[in-house]
Amino acid sequence: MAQEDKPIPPARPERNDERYDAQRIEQKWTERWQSDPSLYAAEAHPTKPKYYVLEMLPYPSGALHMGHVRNYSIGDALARYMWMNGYNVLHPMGWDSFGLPAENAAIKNNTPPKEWTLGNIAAMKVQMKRLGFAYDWSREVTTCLPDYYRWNQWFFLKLYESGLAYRKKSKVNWCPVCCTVLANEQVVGGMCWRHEDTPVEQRELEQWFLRITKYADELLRDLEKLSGWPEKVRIMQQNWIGRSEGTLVDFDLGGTVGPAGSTITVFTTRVDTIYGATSVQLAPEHPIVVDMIARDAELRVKVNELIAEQRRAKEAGDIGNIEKHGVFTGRYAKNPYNGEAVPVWVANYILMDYGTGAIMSVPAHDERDYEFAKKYGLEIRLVILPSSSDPEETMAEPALPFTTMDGILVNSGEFSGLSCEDAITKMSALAEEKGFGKATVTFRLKDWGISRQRYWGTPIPMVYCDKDGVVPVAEKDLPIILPDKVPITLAGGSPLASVPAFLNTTCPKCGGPARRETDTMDTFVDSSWYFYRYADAHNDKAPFDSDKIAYWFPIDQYIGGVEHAILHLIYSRFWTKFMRDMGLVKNDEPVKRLFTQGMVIKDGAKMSKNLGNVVSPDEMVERYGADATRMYSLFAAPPDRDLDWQESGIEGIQRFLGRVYRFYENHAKPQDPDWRAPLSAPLTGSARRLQRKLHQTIKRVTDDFQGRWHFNTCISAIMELLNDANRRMLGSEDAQSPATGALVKGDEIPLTLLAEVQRNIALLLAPMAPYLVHELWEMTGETGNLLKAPWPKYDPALAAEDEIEIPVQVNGKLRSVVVVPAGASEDQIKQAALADEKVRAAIAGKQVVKVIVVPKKLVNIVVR
RNA sequence: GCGGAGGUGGCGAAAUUGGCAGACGCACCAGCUUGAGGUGCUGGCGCCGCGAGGCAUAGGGGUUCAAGUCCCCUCCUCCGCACCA
Repeated sequence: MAQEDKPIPPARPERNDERYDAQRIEQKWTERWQSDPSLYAAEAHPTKPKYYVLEMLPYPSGALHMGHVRNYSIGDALARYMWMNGYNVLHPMGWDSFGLPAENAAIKNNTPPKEWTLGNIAAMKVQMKRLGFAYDWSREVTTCLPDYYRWNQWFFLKLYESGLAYRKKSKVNWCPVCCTVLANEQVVGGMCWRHEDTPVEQRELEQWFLRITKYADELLRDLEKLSGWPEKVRIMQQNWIGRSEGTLVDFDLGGTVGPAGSTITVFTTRVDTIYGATSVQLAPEHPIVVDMIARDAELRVKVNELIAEQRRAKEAGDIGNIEKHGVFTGRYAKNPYNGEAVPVWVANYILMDYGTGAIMSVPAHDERDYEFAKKYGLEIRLVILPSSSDPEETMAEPALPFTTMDGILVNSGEFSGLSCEDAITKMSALAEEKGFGKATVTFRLKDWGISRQRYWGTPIPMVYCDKDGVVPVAEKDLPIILPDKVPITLAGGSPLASVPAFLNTTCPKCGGPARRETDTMDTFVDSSWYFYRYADAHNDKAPFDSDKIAYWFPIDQYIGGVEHAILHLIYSRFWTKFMRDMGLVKNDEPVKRLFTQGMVIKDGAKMSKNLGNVVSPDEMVERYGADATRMYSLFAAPPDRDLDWQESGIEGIQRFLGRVYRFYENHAKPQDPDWRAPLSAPLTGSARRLQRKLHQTIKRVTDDFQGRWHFNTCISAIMELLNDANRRMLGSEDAQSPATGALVKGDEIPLTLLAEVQRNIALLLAPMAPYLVHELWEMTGETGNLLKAPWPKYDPALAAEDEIEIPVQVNGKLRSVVVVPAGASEDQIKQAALADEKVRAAIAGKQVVKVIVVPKKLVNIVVR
């Protein structure tokens, strides 16, 4: 770097070469901001309109990554922009701090999870502050601390009281690496969402479930209200909920096999095809199959094989391509519509956890059934013919399988001749009337299993008493504190079970000896309502005060990664609806507008330790500064797209910030008497052009903040303004008079205008580069909090062009550009175009057929 | 297979309503500045062509005076879902 022993170059009054030193500036302002924690505090007694901007809270892994930086840079820019626009902004941050990594770290480093987690939080908070994010830290929420998780427990008791929390023995997804149960949502292609190489196993366990399915219909319906959410996320949730209307139909086995009874209930969306059913197919784990194999060893062997095939396919994440196998059970079941007895099969492609685990097989009108029937030689019976305006075509036999709904029933008894749609209605009604079935709705969405056999989570506040059974802990006894000294292993089973002081308690009902529940809650419980707690973070009487929620909610803008499109966001919506039904909140939905930012990638791939392409925010901040790091994450791509991190790109931003700084260094002269002087007369020439560019830039940046959030184009607009100003200043310095401060040579940019440009560049950059901008603000002699400085307004009259360039095309090809007054009439533009020499050359000797004049845009002369 | 997003210079991208394709930045080239540069500044920079000019927005067709933008077909990339009965 600079060598100190060299002679200092002679001072040049109008060119100050002091370099932009991000570290010095950012250090200075970090210290100032540190000393005023109320800087970003939301107002207690607001008279201004509110704006709640929220970014997804991080898991405290120990260090921020670039994805966080991008997420928070977007949110911070928005929050600062809204502050400057006079809103009462709530912009909080917290820590999603329960979860498995803390336990893994505990095992690896022999550090207690709490210590590890709180240490990470402290470190990451330092990073966040260094990056200059404007959070109201007085509202910080840390989910692993009792003052937060006690309300998880409180909510659990409320859920239990209202029948929304229940216990059930069930097949569960078990991750052998996590040693715990996973919710359906946490299984990705048969693998654990945290360990993409680890197949999920099926185990049978007693689990606590939350009845999210009670809200399935509303969760689906209200998606329509969420017009501020990305279409993509709404569709993903819609598919996840998976509502499907259909019919349940009972097929009678004609005698029981075992405890599961003698009725096979199938679920179908196409009851209209039931006269074409030529078999019934059961899932290998269907209770009736269980009964059957209990007394038939030969069948048992075959069914077990089907179960194994199905499990293997599920674990490989490729159940969709399983090769269909099945076995005939030797039994027949009666189709209640036509009394026909059809063979009962067991097949590996039938899933026990969807519908009823049993289907009727209609080979003529279902692809899968068709494939299966062909393979095993089952009858294929056509019962729907395509309908068409052409009567001959209607009677033609379709290519099989014919699966669409635009058909007419045939060979279907009294229903023959009906359209598919009518038939479904009438046939469902008949089933209900005769008592062998009914119309129904099934959902793909399952109840939310929240039990985790892990230590580092919220203890479930329930007690098991030999006398009274399952008993909830009394509300006054909350919180159930998670004990500190717990031996953690991955040996399986809940670590809390090995802590007698925790395990052994007394029954809240009878006072006798009892055992505590030792499972803990899924961490998605924590994140389902944390953003409500921000509104009233220190309440120790309730999770929050409903009046405060009524003021702050719904969240005006939520920003985060699309990877939470289903899990976190559907649970949060559920939690809100439950709290609304409790009377705690009035809003139906937690989030008005959702924004999902793109990933940060490097060299075309997601950053990962395996690929060695991870960019560390700390390193970027150290090398280029927080402002450059933040600005680059906004500049490199529009925020909804993936961002390819390029080292040379951030260097460009650093250079830009340096140019901004020098622009102030070279021209800022607040002590000059003209500094604040109003412009005395309308500007002309170069000065007018700079003034126009300034107002146009304010408009462009404002429009981008209001609308589509293309911060990349905001930044380029500001770059253009600076380039323009610098170009106009070029060559002026010789004639610059320190006495008057005016730049007099040639272009004549009045100092007052220059000061205005300077102030506005600072204001426009304020949401994106807070450190530099505060320094500039001070350099231009401004005092007071920049957040309270009003966002600049542009004057449309000053932004307006007085002359515009009109491209002139001949037969659609650009031939010339003419300059006309901005208000020129169509005819004036046309005349100017036709008078242009290049145009005349291009149309010489040809016949003008037509002249299209688009005012303010272009002229196109059509010739022949 | 179904659904969604996307494909524009050497690279990241811009073009917001059908109206000059490539703003802004990176890289590169030339010049200036500097004792020196991983500095600063100025200019150049889609492709072909000496030039006039021609050709260019994944590919093909269409609508239009005019298409990156609208319509049809095909290809490719990424994301989500996937025997859901």
